[in-house]
Amino acid sequence: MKGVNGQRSTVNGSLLAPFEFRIERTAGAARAGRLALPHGEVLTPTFMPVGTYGTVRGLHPEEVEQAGARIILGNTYHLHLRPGESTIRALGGLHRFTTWPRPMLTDSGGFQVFSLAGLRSISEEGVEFTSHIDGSTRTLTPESSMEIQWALGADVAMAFDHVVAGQASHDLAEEGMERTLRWLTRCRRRHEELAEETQTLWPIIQGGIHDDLRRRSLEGTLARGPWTGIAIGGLSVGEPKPVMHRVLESLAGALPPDRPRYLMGVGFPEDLVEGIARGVDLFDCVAATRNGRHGSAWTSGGRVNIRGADHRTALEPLDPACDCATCARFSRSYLRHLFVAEEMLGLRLVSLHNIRFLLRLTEEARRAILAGELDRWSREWLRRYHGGADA
RNA sequence: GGUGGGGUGGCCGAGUGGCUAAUGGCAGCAGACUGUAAAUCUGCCGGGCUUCGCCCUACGAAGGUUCGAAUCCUUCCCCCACCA
Repeated sequence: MKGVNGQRSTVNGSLLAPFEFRIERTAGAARAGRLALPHGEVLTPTFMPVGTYGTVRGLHPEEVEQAGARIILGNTYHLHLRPGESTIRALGGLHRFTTWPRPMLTDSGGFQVFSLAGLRSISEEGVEFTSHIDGSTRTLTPESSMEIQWALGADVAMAFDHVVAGQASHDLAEEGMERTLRWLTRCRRRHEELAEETQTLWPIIQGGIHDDLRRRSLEGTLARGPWTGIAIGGLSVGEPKPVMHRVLESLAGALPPDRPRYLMGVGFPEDLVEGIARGVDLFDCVAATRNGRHGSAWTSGGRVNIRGADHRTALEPLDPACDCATCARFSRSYLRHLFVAEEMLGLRLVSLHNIRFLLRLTEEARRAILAGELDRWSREWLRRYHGGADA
């Protein structure tokens, strides 16, 4: 290691070298591991809350940490628009700026190629966005995405990829997949020029729902390696769940077994259970906080809409089995009241609960893997979840 | 007591002869949300039913004009403003 930021990752007492991933035990395709990053160690499998603008919406960093999060996301495109990476770099980088002391990962802006499809045009060089903030033209290329992410200073930078919709034809998915590979070459080159050993770059597998394309994407990606971790992108973007499971299964056997696997943008609780069983180590998803703000909570008995009239006088917590700060203290009736009255505390409390719910789920899954009981745990978990009142 | 204005679905409020079971908004109810343009969006919202449709009851009350009335006329009740 070199440089002032290059201290060994001793935050959690880890003796691993930065970016080292050690698998402690496997259970079928599933793995329990430890990932060492410059800002600390991450036990896997785990869920990474999304903090697009350098904040997990509505939550104080301490709350996010107390909920069990050990790594969170930031977003290249949105932080580039405001406050801008030069500002963040001048203020000491994303970690110091936000005060989040633990590992961070920045998404590359690739997802905005998909989610802001109406505001951008793609060329081989890169993507031209019309800013939704002021209408200005903003161009993102594989190179500029790397430059921005290096300026932001997260532990993990993501490759700039071309995401296509889940319904995309073979031709379209192939185009996005091949472009993602070509861009990966450019990402890697630029990242190597910039980054010291305080940041690693992870590639993203694309290919839509087409097994042959997924395989080619993986081969092309590995040929451009080595990598300290590999992401699977372009899932849960409109394709049926069984299709996502099939893609994961087809990749599980071909992915390097000793590298962390990150399933991007997933997901819902049942997706985490299914994903972990298929070898996924890392997840991220906005649903925990977005749905939380919208009053939709995950509980061990299924989904609950806290705005519902049936909670008007309910004394029980959101989820009696939950150990989050919300469930420890507040009744469903109070949470419902906060939503009806449009008090911001309600948005925060349910967001926090959802974050903790996913993290507790991954913690339980990890324990089950270590205990060699993942199958049983998964079955029971899904049965209880789908058997709930709102399932 | 006089003059003027007004009474519309839970509330506010459009609507002056057929296109009106009645615009909007609010409240209420339900649903959606997966690498965040989202504290957002969508649907329902007089009653009933066999609910892509049918049947009731409806615009203060009663009566009338008209093929047809929330809309026009008469009487009554109530509210508001001003004047006595």
